[in-house]
Amino acid sequence: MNISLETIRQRFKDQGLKSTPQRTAIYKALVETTSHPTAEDLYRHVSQDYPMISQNTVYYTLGVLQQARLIREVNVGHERARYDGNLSPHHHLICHDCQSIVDVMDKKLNEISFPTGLPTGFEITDYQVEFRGYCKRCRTQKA
Amino acid sequence: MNISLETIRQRFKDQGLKSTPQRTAIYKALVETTSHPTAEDLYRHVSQDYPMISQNTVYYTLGVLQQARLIREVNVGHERARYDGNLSPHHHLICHDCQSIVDVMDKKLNEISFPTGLPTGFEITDYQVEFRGYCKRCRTQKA
DNA sequence: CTGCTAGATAGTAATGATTCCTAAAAAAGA
DNA sequence: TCTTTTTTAGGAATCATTACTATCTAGCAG
Repeated sequence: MNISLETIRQRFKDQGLKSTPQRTAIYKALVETTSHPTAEDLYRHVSQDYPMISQNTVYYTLGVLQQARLIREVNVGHERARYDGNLSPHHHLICHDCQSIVDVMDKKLNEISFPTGLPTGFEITDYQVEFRGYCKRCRTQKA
Repeated sequence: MNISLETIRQRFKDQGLKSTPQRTAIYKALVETTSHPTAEDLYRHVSQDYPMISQNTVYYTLGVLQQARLIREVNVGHERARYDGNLSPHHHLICHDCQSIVDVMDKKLNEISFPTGLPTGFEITDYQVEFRGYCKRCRTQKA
């Protein structure tokens, strides 16, 4: 889905973040994709419009956006970090082979009741379901 | 919970793995803890009995055991990999601050129905629920 | 509109977990 | 016991990420 520059600037302002062209481009790219890119993916993408951008800026910006709770980190294996600009509650489908991540929107999954018998004092803020399996492409490749 | 050398040797044999003292020690340590240790944690632990063991062996062994599906990798953030020797279906409670992982055993969570409207051809093999929040210790430290 | 200041950027160097490479050692079956 | 195959240990290499730092710029104040 598309996001306007206006909206981005407002969100940054709300979180006390300066709006720079690089930062805006990185955030826009992340919100407008569902591919859960790595820092390098984003670096390559944003480089098309800002050839002088450094990888450092991408890492720094992702850190800032994450702290401001405008984006989230997603993890698959212990490989490089991947990011998600979609903050609405949703879940993930991950392929064991190609590590692709697909969003799962299913209302029922948002209504799981918290487990009982937790360690005393633990306060749950949110949860996420990770479904693992094999995507069509990887299955046909094996056959 | 405790595991006997017998059992370990049998499991290795079933998977066509040689039984070496180092390998046995690493696997035993992993099965007998619920702390989801890193490779380095295991290295330090096993070093007490095998001072000459190399980190390399730990990494190599974890890879072998994972391929044999005797252990699993757990991930919290994009930090170093953590491992779990408990293969029975269970879920995790993770502290945003200290990154500690606690096992959650809750039968209801094992009966979640798979979502509908998935990409065609995707075959789900398993799933896991990750609850995030703040543990008692980190909450009191902030207050 | 202009100047000021905190924060952002880019480039390079450093870090640290993990992997690669290789020779020597050890397991397991014959 | 012998042989083959795998495992181990150690050091070097890799690669994502972070640290450092000088320059630059956004955004506010005047």
